[in-house]
Amino acid sequence: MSTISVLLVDDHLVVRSGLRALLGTQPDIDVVADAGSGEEALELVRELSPGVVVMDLAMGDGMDGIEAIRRIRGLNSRQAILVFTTYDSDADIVRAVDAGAMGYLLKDAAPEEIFAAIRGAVQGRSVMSPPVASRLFQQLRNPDEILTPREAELLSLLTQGLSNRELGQRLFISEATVKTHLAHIYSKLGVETRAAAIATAIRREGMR
Amino acid sequence: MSTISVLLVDDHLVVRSGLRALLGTQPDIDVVADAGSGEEALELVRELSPGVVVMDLAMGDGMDGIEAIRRIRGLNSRQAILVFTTYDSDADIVRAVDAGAMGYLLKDAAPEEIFAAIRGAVQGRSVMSPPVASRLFQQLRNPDEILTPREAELLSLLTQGLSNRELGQRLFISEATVKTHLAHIYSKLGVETRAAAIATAIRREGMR
DNA sequence: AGCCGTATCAGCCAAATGGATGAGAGACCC
DNA sequence: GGGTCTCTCATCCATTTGGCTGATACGGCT
Repeated sequence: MSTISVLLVDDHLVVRSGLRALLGTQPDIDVVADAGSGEEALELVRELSPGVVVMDLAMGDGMDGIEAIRRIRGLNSRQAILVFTTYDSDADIVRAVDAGAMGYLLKDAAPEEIFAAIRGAVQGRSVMSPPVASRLFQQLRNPDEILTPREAELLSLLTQGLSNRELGQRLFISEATVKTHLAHIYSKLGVETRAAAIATAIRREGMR
Repeated sequence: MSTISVLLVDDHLVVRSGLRALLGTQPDIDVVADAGSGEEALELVRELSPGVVVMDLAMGDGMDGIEAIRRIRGLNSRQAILVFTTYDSDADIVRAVDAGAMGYLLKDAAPEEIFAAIRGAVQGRSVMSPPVASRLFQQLRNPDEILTPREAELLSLLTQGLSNRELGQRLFISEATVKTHLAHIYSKLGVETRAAAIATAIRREGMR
């Protein structure tokens, strides 16, 4: 079995060195480099062309994880990209998979799970932590509850605390239209007030 | 110089092993154990009586970091407790300091900063990351903007998406009183609508 | 005793929000 | 061509929320 070369991307030094220590115990896995930002990651992928990229989504400043995934895919090299992050946010999962991630692991995954994911990724198998998988599954099962692009846009502005009038101005639509969208959003989210919508939106969008 | 014994507490294995690797480079710092939960941490403090406890606030299930700090202090042993966490949430900082933390570091702190904080902690000096310090400072400078206990309670329920009526029922007060409290909260937070209050509250409470 | 902060409540009025319903335009699919 | 989805807008009406003013009560501090 040939060894798998891995690039680690995370803005936290401790996480990088922790992963390094963890992966170091596996003879078939070789961490060839680590990066603290998306820009650096891109550079290193070009240079070293590692087999697997393990990447956090939350990155301090600059390019975020999703964007980094997209760019790496754009290089049309053959890296398998594994998301390794703290939160199982609905939106992040979809966006990451969409951007071209091969797997999605949570940081509290067991070491064996992480090893398996890396080995699976190079073979084209996609692995995700159980909570992540169940969320994805739910998305597919309930297509009625998926927000349209316009609704998602509105919801995102809503969580900034804007009023209907402001939403309308920001999106160049009438207040009437804003209200229509909001009504749809509420019913899809299963709430009845804007306050509850904001609360569930922010929480679903990935912090817990 | 005698060596400093350290206990690491974090629910993420990678973070623990990362810190271990990092601290292992310092001859005067000795990581004697690590724990993945508050319960475990308490046990180990009793058993090993380490000089410094480095602790994450976010802990999966069970006891959270704040609670763990309080309990460790309750043992009236002499551990210096350092908070080591991802977010610089206003509320968390205050609560942690209040519970008896000696310092507050962010996970993207430079290694030297972490070393210095540990060394300082055993000598009774309290160290915090610059962003944390500035937030604390701001709290002290603007006592007008600190919510009263009742207001904080209300705000917390507000972020669940409750209406004024529901808030009143939940807190056994009239809707009129709810409105009074809300008006005060808005002015203290510098917002004008409940939506904005929820948005800033949830974000300030520690996710970014 | 007097002052201040906190918590409680009331009433009034303007503005924002939510619910129901209907409807037109463009895109896409079969 | 017909059906479905999405986005757009409108009207009407009930409810909720926000702004204002003022009031009582309790506790702590000086």
